Amino acid sequence: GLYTFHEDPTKTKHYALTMFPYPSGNLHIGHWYANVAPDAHARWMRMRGYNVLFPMGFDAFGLPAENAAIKHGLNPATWTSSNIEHMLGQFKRMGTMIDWSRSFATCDPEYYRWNQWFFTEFFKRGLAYKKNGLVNWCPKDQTVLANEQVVDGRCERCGTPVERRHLSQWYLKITDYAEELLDFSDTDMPERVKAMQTNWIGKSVGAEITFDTPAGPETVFTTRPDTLMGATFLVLAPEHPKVPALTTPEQAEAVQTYVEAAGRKTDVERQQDLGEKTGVFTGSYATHPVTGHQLPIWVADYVLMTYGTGSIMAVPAHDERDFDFARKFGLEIREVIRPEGAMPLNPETADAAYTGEGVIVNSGEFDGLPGGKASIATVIERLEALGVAKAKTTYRLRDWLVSRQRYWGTPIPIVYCPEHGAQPVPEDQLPVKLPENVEFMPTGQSPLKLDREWMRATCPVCGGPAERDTDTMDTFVDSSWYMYRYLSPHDDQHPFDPAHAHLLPVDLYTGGIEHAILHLLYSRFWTKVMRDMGLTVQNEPFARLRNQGIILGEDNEKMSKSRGNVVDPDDLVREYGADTVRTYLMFIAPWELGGPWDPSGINGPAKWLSRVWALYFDEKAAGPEEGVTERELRYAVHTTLKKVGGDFERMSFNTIIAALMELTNTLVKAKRSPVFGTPAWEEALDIFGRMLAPVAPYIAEEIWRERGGTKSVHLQPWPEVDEAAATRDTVTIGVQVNGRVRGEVEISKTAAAEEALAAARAHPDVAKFTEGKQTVKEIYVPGRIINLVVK
RNA sequence: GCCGGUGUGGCGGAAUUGGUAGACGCACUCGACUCAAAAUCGAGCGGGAAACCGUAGGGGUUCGAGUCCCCUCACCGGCACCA
Repeated sequence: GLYTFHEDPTKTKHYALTMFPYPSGNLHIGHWYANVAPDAHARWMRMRGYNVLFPMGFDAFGLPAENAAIKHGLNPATWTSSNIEHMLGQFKRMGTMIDWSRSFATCDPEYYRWNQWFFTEFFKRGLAYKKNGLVNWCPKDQTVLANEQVVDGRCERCGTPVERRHLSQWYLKITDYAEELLDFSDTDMPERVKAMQTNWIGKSVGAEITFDTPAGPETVFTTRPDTLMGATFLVLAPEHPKVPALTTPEQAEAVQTYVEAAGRKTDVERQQDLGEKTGVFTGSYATHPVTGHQLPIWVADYVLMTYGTGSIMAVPAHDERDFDFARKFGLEIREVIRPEGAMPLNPETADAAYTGEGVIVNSGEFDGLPGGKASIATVIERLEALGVAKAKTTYRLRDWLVSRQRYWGTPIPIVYCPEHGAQPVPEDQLPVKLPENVEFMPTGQSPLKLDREWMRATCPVCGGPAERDTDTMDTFVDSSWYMYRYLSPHDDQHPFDPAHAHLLPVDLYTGGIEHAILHLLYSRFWTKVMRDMGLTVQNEPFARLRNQGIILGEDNEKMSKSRGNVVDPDDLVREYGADTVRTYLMFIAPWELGGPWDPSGINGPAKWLSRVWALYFDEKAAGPEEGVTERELRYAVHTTLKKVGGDFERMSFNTIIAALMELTNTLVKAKRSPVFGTPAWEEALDIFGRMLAPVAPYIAEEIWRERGGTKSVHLQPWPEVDEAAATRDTVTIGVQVNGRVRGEVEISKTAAAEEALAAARAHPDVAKFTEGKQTVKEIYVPGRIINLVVK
């Protein structure tokens, strides 16, 4: 049928995908904006002869379903499926070419079974592991969160300040792929997405240096090993495990008080206190590995347990934070990098750290080397020879915390045997189905714990009694590989059928920028693991990614019910029809930009489409007789065709609509010209009708049928540009005098320089400015410009 | 602070490779049609009386700059005590 994808070896495949929605119950105008332009693009690709796979599904697990279900006293499954049903109807009114035969919801056991399968495979490969550690905890949603889900210290979903807790949780080892995730050479993504991911991964190149302490050797990470001789104290994060052992009895009370206070702070409070340094002396000293000097060891919350080793060597002369700390607590400041030609630093009067490059001083054998990046490699090499340092690259990226203490998600397919510990559920026992009748009020405990019957399992190793893991997976697991599932959505042998692997990767992926880090980073990671498992040969899931902008309310604010600025697409469709809404959304702004909704602006596309209809089916309108010639008409049609094709290629949808409007203006004139009714006129109507099809599919189809077309306009080939018709023999070019436009001349496109310049000089408006002046230079760029330089 | 992006009429925006800035539309003005209005159709619409001036501001390269280079400013987004 029209909207169903079938393998076709005679055609080139094109896999186009728009991020699937959460089944909230309603498609809002933002969904339309996100889906309509990619749909037009996919339709255009199909008309060009590509075999286009354009599927859609629902990202159905997650907290909102659970919270809404609690609020309305429904089961999340019931709530979700009725929402999906309603949204399907809305999607269909939108007029997309989505192949619904491949649709699925991620809460289908037939789908999440493969989440579980992947999890057990990750587990077997050491890429899924359970660890006790400091985690982000949302006290409102009563669950742990991944680092990526904490925004400004708050829960990404509900905005509650996140707390820190020590809990045993499951992680996926995304850090194994940190370096590879920095390489974007196999994917075409917007700069800002690449920049955001790169920042998030946070690579730092430097060295690890080990100091002896009374509690054993302590390794610190630094990006400035060239400042090692300037280290005058060490600082440990309050949560650092060595803190108790390093605290002397005299300091015990002060340290304990400080550490406890730091532990109580949420990230939000910590950020509010930013700037004012706090800390406390442990009473112990570390030994400088080169000089043997005794360096006091402090505890301070400006050092983070979650980065590097949780401890630092403080170089107050060359690090602003260390400088502030040293000033406040009267610690030694020792200069080891000096700006070129500067006097030695006076530690008493210095008012800031010098973080720039310069020359190394007061550092024995390193004296005279350039400071900063220039000599880091040399410094590390020599320190390695001395046995005190080791080159080290650190990433800010943490492993992905995937377990959640909520109900509406994929059960983690692990059982715990008293004898054999954590064991993956064997493949033939998957899926581990989510039990249906569970009290799932958020209590901080996993709701699945309440179903004792469900928890009962057997150990796959010994067959003895075992207990199921009661956590569910982060929903970002679902979306990390769903693009593969569309290839064979009901396959019960594999996550996807390898026979269809040639459809990969997704050629064009579109969606919101809000997923720049979370979903996109996770799915890139997942693809790399799948590649290493031999499931795909691709390095990247998406060959090309584009982000649409956001449609704001009329008041230039984010649309929300509480602001009362929400635009309802269903209302618009009732008033104007889907094609008008589609074309307006494409026309309103560059698609990647978005912007505020202009309620009067929709009049433009509405009028345009009725003019288009009139063009085909109204009587020849009254009005002045026009003189559009056949040559001019064909020129307009074929140049527009060329432009529209190019604009689809670069996804410039607003200029596609503009070009079609412009051509409509010409066609309206042509209808009142002698060219009306000629073969050129009929050709124009035919080509225009096909160009309309991707952007306004309903009207284009009606026009096609009314004109007696067979099958569907959407199955017609995209017209070929007649290059000869799209070219002009003569061209109107501007004539400049000293770079200012003074007139224009119509000349042959290939006119020789003498001819062109003669025509230019003869132009009366030009002559006014050249008269009595000496010609210095004459520029003629055929087809573009003439510039006469005089003085 | 670091990283990325964006600055063009009253508004949304166009100018794809350095070559006639303001396409296309909204709003507005005038005209036709109408008793009238709406709809529709036609015309106009950066500023200035003009010379000229105009793409955030200043400099530069060039015959020629919205476009390239340097500096500055503003706004948006991301990260941020990351050693």
